[in-house]
Amino acid sequence: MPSSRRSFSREQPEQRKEALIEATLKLMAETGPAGATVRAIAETAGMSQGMIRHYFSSKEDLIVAAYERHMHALTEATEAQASQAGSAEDRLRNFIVASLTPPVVDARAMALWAGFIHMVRRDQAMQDTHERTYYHFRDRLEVLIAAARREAGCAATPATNRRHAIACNAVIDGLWLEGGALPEAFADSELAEIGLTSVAAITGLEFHERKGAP
Amino acid sequence: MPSSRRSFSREQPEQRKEALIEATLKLMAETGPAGATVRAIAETAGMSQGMIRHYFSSKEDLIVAAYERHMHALTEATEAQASQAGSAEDRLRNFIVASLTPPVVDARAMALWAGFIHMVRRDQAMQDTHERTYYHFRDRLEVLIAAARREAGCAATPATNRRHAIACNAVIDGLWLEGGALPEAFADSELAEIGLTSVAAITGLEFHERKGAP
DNA sequence: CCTGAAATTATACGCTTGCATAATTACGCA
DNA sequence: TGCGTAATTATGCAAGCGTATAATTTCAGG
Repeated sequence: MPSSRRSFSREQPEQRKEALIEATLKLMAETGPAGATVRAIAETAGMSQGMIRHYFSSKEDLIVAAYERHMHALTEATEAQASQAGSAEDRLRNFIVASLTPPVVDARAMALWAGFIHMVRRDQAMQDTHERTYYHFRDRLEVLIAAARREAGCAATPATNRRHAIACNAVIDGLWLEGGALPEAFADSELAEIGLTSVAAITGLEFHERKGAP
Repeated sequence: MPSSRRSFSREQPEQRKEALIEATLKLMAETGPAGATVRAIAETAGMSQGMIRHYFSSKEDLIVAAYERHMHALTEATEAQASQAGSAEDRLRNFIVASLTPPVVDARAMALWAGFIHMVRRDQAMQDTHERTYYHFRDRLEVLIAAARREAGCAATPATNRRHAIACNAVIDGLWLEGGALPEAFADSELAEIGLTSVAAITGLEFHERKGAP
């Protein structure tokens, strides 16, 4: 018998789920997938382990929700930069820079992503999220590239735009990966600079100096 | 008491280690890191579980060896193509194509890589392997690019070659990743073609038609 | 102020894990 | 041919896993 049972208060379901998802991401990032046990997650979230099965049908279900949350956060961080007002060139530039700058480029974010990947192949829901996220990013890039080329007076065919988007997406993904995997290997803004230069070379676009830039 | 103890024969230590490493990679790829338990590994390798600690100081030690083996295999597969005789342009082309074609581009290889990644941050030996592999690939690419530009009569500064190598490495890594993560998303030789086009755009090189090519 | 039901905690269960150790087997060498 | 020993198998162990369920607490509504 316990000497004293911990006190608690009833919280909103959304808050509880939120706390569990946050705790899952924290543990997955810091101690790897193996460290994200139901006991550790519940403790990190400040509640008892029964809550996981009370709010999610299984631990697996919570993992899927955490994966969706993580990918959504990465998407949002870049999306915000690309939907601001400005020229098409500016929006494309901002999109690329945001993708290659913290907090998107981050050892934690990248380890988290890798930790999820192996589950993607075995869980249909996770695979759907994976595909959706990938195509969403690439399509966004394609639209931005197409707009920038139209703006520059050198509009390309859809097929060309698609290939450019695939290639630019690959450069960005690769730089993102390497920035996360070897943080010390690159100077502060080096990744973003290389990303812009590469996208310019691939698409034939030019990123002009902006007002205020040296 | 067992009705009958399984028979066995004494094998070379190297054969046993080899079999254990192979089994580890197979399981890590097929069932994820969580599936690579000492019992499953031993069974897959066709021996009893005690052998793991007889030939490796711990399961962790075996994992490190398996990671080294996997990265070495990936490196070798591309290296072989780049060290053949031929013009610098041909060697660079072969290097890129090999990196973006099976068996290097492969869902299994990529899942395996991702499964290891989270351990890299916590194990110094694995981190060393990780860094060594990355820089080895990138340096190889830098040398090939520099040679191709020299051959084409447009030699560049070391700093330029470095940036080109980083960018080309990123394209290749990104395409490799996507080819492994979404195998159905790309046609057979699409990744290699996009890789070559992108490297050409980034470096200013040209990959000429080869004899026998359509 | 009660009371009922939902929320939350605590605990128990069956399995699996990595590792340690005991029991047995195979094989080189006298 | 038999012996000793290293190689190999089998078994035991404590800890941790995800899940199920019982016990308790909170809180809204009469």
